[in-house]
Amino acid sequence: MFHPPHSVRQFFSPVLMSLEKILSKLNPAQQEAVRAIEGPVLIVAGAGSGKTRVLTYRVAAMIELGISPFSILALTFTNKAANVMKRRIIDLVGERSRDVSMGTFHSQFARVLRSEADKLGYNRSFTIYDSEDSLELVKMIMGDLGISTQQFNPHAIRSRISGAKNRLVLPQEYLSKSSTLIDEKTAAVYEEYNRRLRTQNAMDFDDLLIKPIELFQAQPNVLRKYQSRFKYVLVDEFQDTNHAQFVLLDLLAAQQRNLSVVGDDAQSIYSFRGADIRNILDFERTYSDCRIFRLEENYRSTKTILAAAASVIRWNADQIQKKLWTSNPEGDPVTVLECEDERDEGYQLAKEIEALIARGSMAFRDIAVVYRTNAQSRSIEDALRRCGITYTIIGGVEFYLRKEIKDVLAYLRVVVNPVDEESLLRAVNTPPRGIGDTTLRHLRQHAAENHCTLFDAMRRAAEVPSLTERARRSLLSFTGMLEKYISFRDEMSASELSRSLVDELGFLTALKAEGTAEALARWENVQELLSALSEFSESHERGTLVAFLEEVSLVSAVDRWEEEKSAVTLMTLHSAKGLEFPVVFIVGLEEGLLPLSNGTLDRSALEEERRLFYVGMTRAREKLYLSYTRTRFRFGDRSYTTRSRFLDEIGAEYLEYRRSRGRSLAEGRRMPEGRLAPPGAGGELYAGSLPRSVRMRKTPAARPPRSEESDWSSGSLRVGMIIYHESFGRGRIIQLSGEGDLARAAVAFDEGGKKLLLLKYARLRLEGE
DNA sequence: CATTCACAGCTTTTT
DNA sequence: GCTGTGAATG
Repeated sequence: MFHPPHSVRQFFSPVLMSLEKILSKLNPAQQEAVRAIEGPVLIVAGAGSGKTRVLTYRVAAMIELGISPFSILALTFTNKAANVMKRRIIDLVGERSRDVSMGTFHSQFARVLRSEADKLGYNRSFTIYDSEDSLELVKMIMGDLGISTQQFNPHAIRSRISGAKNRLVLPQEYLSKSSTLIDEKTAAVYEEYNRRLRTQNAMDFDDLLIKPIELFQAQPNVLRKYQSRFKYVLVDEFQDTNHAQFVLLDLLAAQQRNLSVVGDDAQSIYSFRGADIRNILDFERTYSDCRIFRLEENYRSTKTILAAAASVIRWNADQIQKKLWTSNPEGDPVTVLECEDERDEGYQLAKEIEALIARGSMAFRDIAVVYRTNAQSRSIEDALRRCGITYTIIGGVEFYLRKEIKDVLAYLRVVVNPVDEESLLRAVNTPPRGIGDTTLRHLRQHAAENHCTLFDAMRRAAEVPSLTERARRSLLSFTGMLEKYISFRDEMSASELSRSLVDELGFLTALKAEGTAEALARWENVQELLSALSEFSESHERGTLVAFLEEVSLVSAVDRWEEEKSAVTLMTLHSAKGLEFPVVFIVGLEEGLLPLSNGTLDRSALEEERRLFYVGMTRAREKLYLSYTRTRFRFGDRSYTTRSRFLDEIGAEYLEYRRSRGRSLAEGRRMPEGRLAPPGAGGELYAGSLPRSVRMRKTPAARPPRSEESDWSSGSLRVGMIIYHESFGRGRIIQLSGEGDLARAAVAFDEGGKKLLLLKYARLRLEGE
C-alpha cells in the first residue's frame, strides 16, 4: 500500500542540497516554475499538484542562488502552512533560511504596523479586535447613535463594514454611494467605528491590511523602505486573497516586480470574506509580462477520486480550463453511505473506521471527517466516543473565544492598552463588583465632557458627582488594581504578571468553589491559558504580553492542530483546505447543507459550494467516503432531507452505494409536508425506536443512485430517466431539486447542453409514453 | 444593581 | 440546541 511519509520528515537530510539537486526532485513543469525567479509569475496549480513543494523549493533555490533570506517575503494562508514550509526550507538549505519572513498576511503586516505604529498615530501596543470584539463595538455604537439593533442586524452592519474595508471603500465614499436605509445606517456606524478604533488604539482584522496601504500611500519613503527590504514576494493560495491584499501586494512589488503567486481558482472558497477570484485574472492584466506556469499532475489521489472530483467541478461555468491527471493507481470506488439520520451517519462512519483500522492498513491519524458546518460535529463525536475512537476537532468553539478565556484576556489587554474600551467594559464587571449600566453611562458621559478616556474617568471616579458612594469605591479599587499591573508591565514577565492578576481576581477560586463540572472545565481552561502563556514566554525571544495577545488573535484553529496525535481529525471543509489524508469522509451531503443555503442560492454561491465540495474530495489520497441522511435535526426539529445535487453530478461509474436497513420503517412515517410529526407525537419515536443492531447493519452490495426527493417533489421522475421536451428534444435527467411549484429538473439534452427546467412549465414526457 | 428564569432567534464557513 | 436578550425578583 502506498504510504506517504509525513510531511516534514521526507525532506530531512543532514546533507544540504545544491541547486541542481533541488531541481532534480521536481517534475519538468515544477522545475520551470522554480527556475522563474525574477519578474512576475503566476503558477496555476491544481489540487495535489505539489504547489507547496514548488513554493518551498523556489525559496530554497533563491537562497541557494545567493539571494538574501532577509529579502524574501512569503505569504501563506495559515501560520501552520508557513511553519511547515519554513521547516522544509531549513532542511533543504539550512539555518540561514530562518530569516525569511513567512506567515499570513495578517501576522506579517501586523508586525510591520507595530514598528510603524507612530506614523499612523497609533501606539505600538495596539489591540487587535477579533470579529466578536468588532461586533460588540458595532452594537455599542448603534446604541449610542440610536439605531435599533432590532431593526438592523448588527451582524449585517459589521459584515458590510468589513466588506467595504476589503474593497478599500472609505466611510465617506460608502455614504455617498448608499441608496438604501441600511446602507445609510451602515455608513454612519462605519465612520464612528473607525473613529473609535483609533481612539481605543485598536485595529480590526481588516485594518491589518488597510493600514499598511494607507501608510504606504501617504508616506512613499516608508513604502520604499519595505520595497527594498522585500525584493521577492511569494503568495500562496492566491485565489483566496481579497482586493485589499492585491493592492497591498501591488504596492510592495511595484519596484522590483518580483512577485510570484500560486493559486487554483477551483479552490476559491472564501468569497464571504471578500476573496475575489478575479485577482487571478487581474494578475495577468496588471502584470502583462508575467510568466504563467501550470501544474497539472496530481500526486495525491487515486485516479478514481480525481475523476470523481473532476466530474463535479466540471459543472462550474466560471473556471480556468485545466486538466488534472495522475499516474497513481485506479483505487477503490468512492463509497456513498446512505443513512437514516445523523446518529446513523455517525455510527456507519464509526464502523467503517473500525473496519479500516482492523484491516491494518490505516491508523486513526490517517482519517479525516469533514463537514460543512461546525454544528454537524456533535453527532459524529457522539458516535466516535461510543465506539472508543479517539478524535481531535479543528475549530468549533474556539478556545480563545470561550467566555472565561476572553474575560482573562480582557484584563491583559487593558493592562497593555488601557484605552481599549471594549476590553475595559468587559473587565469591569467580571467578576461582578457592583458597577452597572447607570454607573457606566455616567462615566462615559463624564469622559465625553472632559475629553478623557473611559479609564481616566474611572480613575477619577471621585470627581464624578452623580455616582453612588458604593460605585465610587468599587471603581477606585478596580482602577487601582489595574494601575498596579500597568506599572508592573515592564518589571514582571508576561506569565508572572498574568498569574498574579488571575490570582488577585480570584477567578480560579471562584470557579473551584462552584464545583460543577462546567466550572471545572472553565477552571481547566484558565489554567491552560496560563500555561500557554508561560510556554509562549519561554519559546519566544520577545515573549511579551503584546506579542502573546497578538498571537492569540491571529493564530487559526488549524495552526494549533497537532498532527502527530493518534486521532481521527474532525473539521469543516474550510479548515481542510491545504491538508491531505489517506482517508476522507465528507458527511451531510444534503440539499441545504452541502450546498448550504438559507433559502436562496444564486449561481455564484452554488458554484462556491461546489468548489468547497471539490476541495473536500481532493483532500483524499486513497479512499473517499460521502454520506447523507434521510432526516436531520436542524433548527430545533427533525425534517426530511433531499440528497445533495452534488452526488448526482459525480459520474455513477465512480460510486458504490451502501445503506443501513430500516428505511421502509421511516418511509411509513412520512408526513405530507416533508416533516415528521412534532416531538412527542411520534416524531422522535423513529430515531430511537430502531434497534441499534438493525440500524447498524449495512447492505454491502452496490446499488445504482436514485433520487430520494423525487417521489414527493416531482412525482415519478428519477435521476437518470430519459425524457422528451417539446422544444429541446431528448435528454437525460441529471438532477432534481425543489418541491411543489418550484420543483426543477436539470436535464442534459442530446442536442445543446444542460438546462434547468421548472417541472410546472416544462411538460416533460417520459420516454416510451 | 445583580441574579434568575423564560423566550426568541438563529446559525455558514475564518484571518 | 444554543446563546443572548428581556422581564421579574431579591
